[in-house]
Formats: sequence, structure tokens, C-alpha cells
Amino acid sequence: MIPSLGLSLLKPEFFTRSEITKIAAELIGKILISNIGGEPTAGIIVETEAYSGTDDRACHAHNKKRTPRTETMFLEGGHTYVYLCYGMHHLFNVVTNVEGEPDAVLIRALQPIDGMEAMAQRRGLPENSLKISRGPACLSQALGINKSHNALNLITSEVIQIYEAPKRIAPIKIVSSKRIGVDFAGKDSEKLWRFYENGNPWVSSRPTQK
DNA sequence: CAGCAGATTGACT
DNA sequence: GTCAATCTGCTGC
Repeated sequence: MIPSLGLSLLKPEFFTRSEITKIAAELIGKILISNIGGEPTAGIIVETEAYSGTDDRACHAHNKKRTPRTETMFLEGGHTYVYLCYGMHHLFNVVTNVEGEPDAVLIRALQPIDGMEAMAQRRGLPENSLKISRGPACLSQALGINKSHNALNLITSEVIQIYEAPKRIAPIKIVSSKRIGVDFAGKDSEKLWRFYENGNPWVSSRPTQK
């Protein structure tokens, strides 16, 4: 609970549902908070991607494949899944579905709302830069997330939490597209499993995206 | 603005 | 040994 804002933590039942794309879409607008290294930071989730352990070759745990890395995705929904990509980027995901069903939602972009100074410092950018938390690797670095934050429980953790979305005067528009960087997945790369807030300047965009 | 190469490490074959 | 759910900076138009 954030008393000053009247916001509550998301409940376990939000994460343990099986509708992966529904969860990914509903996460847009929610508040992601980290409290790492004594530097609290927070942002609004504006972009996500869904990955399913069943019927999705783009997922690390496709076909329910268990490896040391993917083991985290088999946890009950509501845990974090952080892994290293391209040898230098930490990508932050939220595990969904019940234990034994390896689904996850990749958080791709945030709109910063608090702790901008700490985020700017971690990124080496000015506080007003749009690049602070636009893109999955950028957002993790801005919040201070690394592999040590893998497999945390979002419900009980003091370090990383996700809160209900605040009320909006003008409802946000959520649109979907193909996922980014998963061309290797063949026909599964065609899935419209990327969701973002339409028109939000913090949403990442790749020149080659379709 | 499009296109491309480099960075850099751990997971997997 | 190969390649990855990426980002940045440089090139050239």
C-alpha cells in the first residue's frame, strides 16, 4: 500500500491466471517500484511482451524446457525472472500462471514517476532524458535490477513490487504489435503479443519493427 | 533516418 | 563453439 496515493499491491491471483496476453495487457498502467541500494525508484509500466512456455518458440522455456536459467519461470506466478541477455543486459520479467506452467511477461518500458535522480545517475543520463527507462535493458539498469533479483516474490518482497494503476481522467489506449527481437522464433514471431500505451513517448521503438 | 557493427558473458548444443 | 527476448554509436545518404 502506498498510503499517500491510496494504491494497493497487486494480489497473487492477478499473476496466477493462465491468460498470458490478458495479464500482459493489464500490466500496462500499473506501478513498478524498486528499492535497491537505498534508492527508491518508481515508474508506470507502458510496454510489455508475453511469453508462453507452451506453443511459443520465442520463450526460453518453450515446450516446458527446464534448464538452470528457465527454472525460475516454472515458479508460481508473481515472482520475478531476471536474466542476462547479449552478455551485458539484464531483462526484467514477471512470472505468471501456476507453478509448473512457465509463462512470463517481459517489462519493456517505464514512464518514470519517482526517484528520477537515482535513475539518471545509474544510466549516466540527464534526469529529463526519455532514454532513461525506454527499452527492457534500460529500465532494468535505471531501477538497479540485476541477476541477484531473480526469483523474488513480488507479493512479499520489500525490494521489487507492482501496485495497482492509479485512476486516470483520460483512459489510456492499449495497442498490440509483434514482439521485438524474436525473429528466430519462426511463425511464433508473428504473434501480436507486445502491448503498449498508444502515443506514450516512453514506449520503445525499433527502426525495424513492424 | 536507415543500416550495421561492436560490446561481452553465460547458457546451451 | 555458437548465439542470444539489446543498446549505442558510427557511417552514409
